[in-house]
Amino acid sequence: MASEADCEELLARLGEVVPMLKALKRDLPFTGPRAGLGLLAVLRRQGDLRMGELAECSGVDQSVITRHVADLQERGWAERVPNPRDGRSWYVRLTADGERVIDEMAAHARRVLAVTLDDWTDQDVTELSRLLARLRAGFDARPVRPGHPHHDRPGHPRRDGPGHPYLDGPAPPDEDGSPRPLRTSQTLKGIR
Amino acid sequence: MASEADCEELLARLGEVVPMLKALKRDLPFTGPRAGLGLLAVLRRQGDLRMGELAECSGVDQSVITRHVADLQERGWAERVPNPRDGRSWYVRLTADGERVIDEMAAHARRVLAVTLDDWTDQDVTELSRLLARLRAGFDARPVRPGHPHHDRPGHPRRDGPGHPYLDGPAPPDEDGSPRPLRTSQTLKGIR
DNA sequence: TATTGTTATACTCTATAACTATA
DNA sequence: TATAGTTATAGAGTATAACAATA
Repeated sequence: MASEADCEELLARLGEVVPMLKALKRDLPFTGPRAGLGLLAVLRRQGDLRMGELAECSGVDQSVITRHVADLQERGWAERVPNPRDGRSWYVRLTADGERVIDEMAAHARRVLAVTLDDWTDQDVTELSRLLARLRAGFDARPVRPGHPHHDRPGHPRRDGPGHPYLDGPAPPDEDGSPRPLRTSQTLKGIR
Repeated sequence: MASEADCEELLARLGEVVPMLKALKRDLPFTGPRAGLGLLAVLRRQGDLRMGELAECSGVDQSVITRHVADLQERGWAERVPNPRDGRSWYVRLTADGERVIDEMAAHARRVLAVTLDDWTDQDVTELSRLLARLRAGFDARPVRPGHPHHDRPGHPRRDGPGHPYLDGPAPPDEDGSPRPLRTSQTLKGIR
């Protein structure tokens, strides 16, 4: 158990991540809104996802995803394919152009990080990733506290039945090791 | 030098910090706007700071700080004391109430983190903090790239002269180990 | 009746530029 | 003339609630 000072220190350091990411995004070699770009990385990591799943992964409301995906569609970087098993839902899929864009984004980030991480060992880098992943996993598993009805819950309540995402497509993108969703109140409504 | 895959992995993990902080802030036992609350932590860490210094530390425009500080003032959590050495500038100082609030915020964060970090050793926690601090330091020291005129610059150009902040007050809050500012274009104007 | 996703709307946060007052 | 901070304004990003379509 970490001391109060250690916790505060960690919190301050975590807070500093935000302006770093902001600067990274700002300097991206693209124009237009930035907010939806993160979805590209999620889609490449996890494969095709439904709108609601994207919302969960990103920790934002579904209505926000609707806009971001519409934006990505307009740019030709993502497309929506109907879910043959459920006429209400869509799967979002990266286009070939979208793949190219996420590759460029990764390359750009790497150019910046390459300088920053110049004197890091591979072990340092993977250790930081590992600790952050562990932090996230622990955070998502934190219990509900009374008086705060909009909290996450542990467990994997997302897939509501057996079977594969659509037809005999790829396996559920939710195998372990992947980040757990940070549910919004909107999403929680469907769970409680 | 980390591999492309390692970079991408790290980037994804860093991205996950954002929704965690969002959830943490959202559940804070306070009402009203959240954005200015981060200043309280900065002020306790660094002592009294000028508006512009707060902007640099936070990586946002001065005009944003004006609003946040005004908000904190209205809540009675911060006050502005004139700088006797420069009639144009102000120092922002935590009030006793502000100290109490930041204590409560830290305690709240600790309650949440205590669960998350339950099975972490102290070494794990401090290691994560250390790596994040190192990342931030390296990031702030990254060189300017051509075609992107709005980048940070290394060095410590903030204190524009010898002497203490105001009168014979506390030492400059910028001794080493503290986070380097992420300058905005607005702030950069004053540097180039 | 419940759920997926959309739309209308409003709120939060932010940057830009024009402004003031001091230096 | 330059700088510290403010204000007016606009834009990005988000959440909430009401809604349509499907289960």
